[in-house]
Amino acid sequence: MTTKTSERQFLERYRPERFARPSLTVDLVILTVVDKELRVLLVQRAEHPFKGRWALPGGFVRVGESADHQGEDLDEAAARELQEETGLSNIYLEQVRTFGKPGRDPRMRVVSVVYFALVRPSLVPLVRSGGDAARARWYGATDTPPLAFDHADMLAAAIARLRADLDRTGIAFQLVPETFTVQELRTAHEAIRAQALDPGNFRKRFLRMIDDGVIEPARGKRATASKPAHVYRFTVEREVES
Amino acid sequence: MTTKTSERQFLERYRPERFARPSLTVDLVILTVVDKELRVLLVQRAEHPFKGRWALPGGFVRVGESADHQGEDLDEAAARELQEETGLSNIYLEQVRTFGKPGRDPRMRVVSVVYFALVRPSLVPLVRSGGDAARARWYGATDTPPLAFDHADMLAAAIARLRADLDRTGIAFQLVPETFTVQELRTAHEAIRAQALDPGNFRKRFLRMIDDGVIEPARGKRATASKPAHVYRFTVEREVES
DNA sequence: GTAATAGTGTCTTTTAGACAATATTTC
DNA sequence: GAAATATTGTCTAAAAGACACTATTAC
Repeated sequence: MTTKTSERQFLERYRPERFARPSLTVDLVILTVVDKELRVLLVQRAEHPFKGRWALPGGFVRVGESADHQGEDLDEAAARELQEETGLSNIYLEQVRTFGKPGRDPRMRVVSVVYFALVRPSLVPLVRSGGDAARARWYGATDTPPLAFDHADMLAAAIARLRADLDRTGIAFQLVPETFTVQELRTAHEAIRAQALDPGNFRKRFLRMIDDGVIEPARGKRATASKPAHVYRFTVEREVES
Repeated sequence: MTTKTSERQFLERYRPERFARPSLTVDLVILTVVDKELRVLLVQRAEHPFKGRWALPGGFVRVGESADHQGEDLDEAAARELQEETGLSNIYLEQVRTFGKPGRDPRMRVVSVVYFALVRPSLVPLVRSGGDAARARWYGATDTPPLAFDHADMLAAAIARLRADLDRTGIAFQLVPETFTVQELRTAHEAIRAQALDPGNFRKRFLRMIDDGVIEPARGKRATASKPAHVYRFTVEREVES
């Protein structure tokens, strides 16, 4: 540890423009619920380092060189990467946290802003593998192969955030179809919490959300193997990336 | 918007090393509770841009140029800046969110990782103004002068995070002395929520935390203007920056 | 009819909140 | 004793959870 004085000297000796700058990336934790399970989209790295390992999709933020053209926003970079990797647009994205431990990329200092994306199950079949990565695959979110870099930490942080938001926000609505049954929403909650919920008790919470104007009945029913269920719609306008 | 193809060409034409890189800073939302009010430490800018305006303390992350010496961690940069600006060390710090909108600094592309710090009221008198900034002052967290850059957004995000964590974590323990009375903890909650809480009802929650082993009685009492109160201690080890 | 799921109801426990009452200390 | 705060207690309402029961549809 340097002393206070030398630190201040350091600061005064260097002009801001002369501080070394890190590379900046966004990494995406793309989540969905399929077969009552929370799943994450991973890509297999085609290049060193960690060649052949599975990793979160991501890429460099486009940074402009001049004061007038500074490049794209972080949210924009996340949406663009998502589009490039999956072909999907208009998907719920939320910033999780930024990872910047020195040495996390052996080549150079790379700071990465992590986002999670919530993909409705109905869109999953439309996902097509893009980008440079050789392959893309959905894995159980808590059952992945070893991940490249510090991507396991990123995944854990994204899931923790999702769980923390679950009972506080309407985030689960991003993981069901536009119109959904009580069971479908319950299944999303169960997948996120990795825990079964009582159907009767969950329905009570559901009805309360109707009373609160969060959910409203929609037209039609959902055909099942037995008694068809009513479908509902999320009332509040969703915040989606444009 | 470019097409998918040209975006891919873009990616392939550029080696990672050749992407432009942003400047990287940390900005600190340093909070405390004084006189039953949540307060934030602001510094007055001595340089352009926004010369003379009040701003959050912060500074550049030290980034190494080589693969072997990549510089300091983000958490480390936040702790160092806090030490430089206030003289305090061993303070609770938590990453909030990263701000990187192009144009947020008119000089160049600057991406800033925001942390909040929680300073126990007992430490407030020890805070001394450091760094380059001419002056530092505590302001009511919701009653600040106009702030430089996008610092008002940062402050709002930090307060929102603090409020969201309040009932979910033991974060309020960072804003009371090491041993504290029921009232002191209640006052911290009231300041964060900007709302009065019933003393009797709060005590019930407090007793429940004792049952849960979160809080334990400590030796001594707190002298007041009337009946002295018992003091307690947070049981769980605190996570503090080293 | 049978299987399967939708949907309703009951009971208990926990928690939040409003609010009254009592206890203990300083001055 | 008066003021001030600590501390306890009561009552109500909202919510979570366990669990039994009824209704409706596909087959």
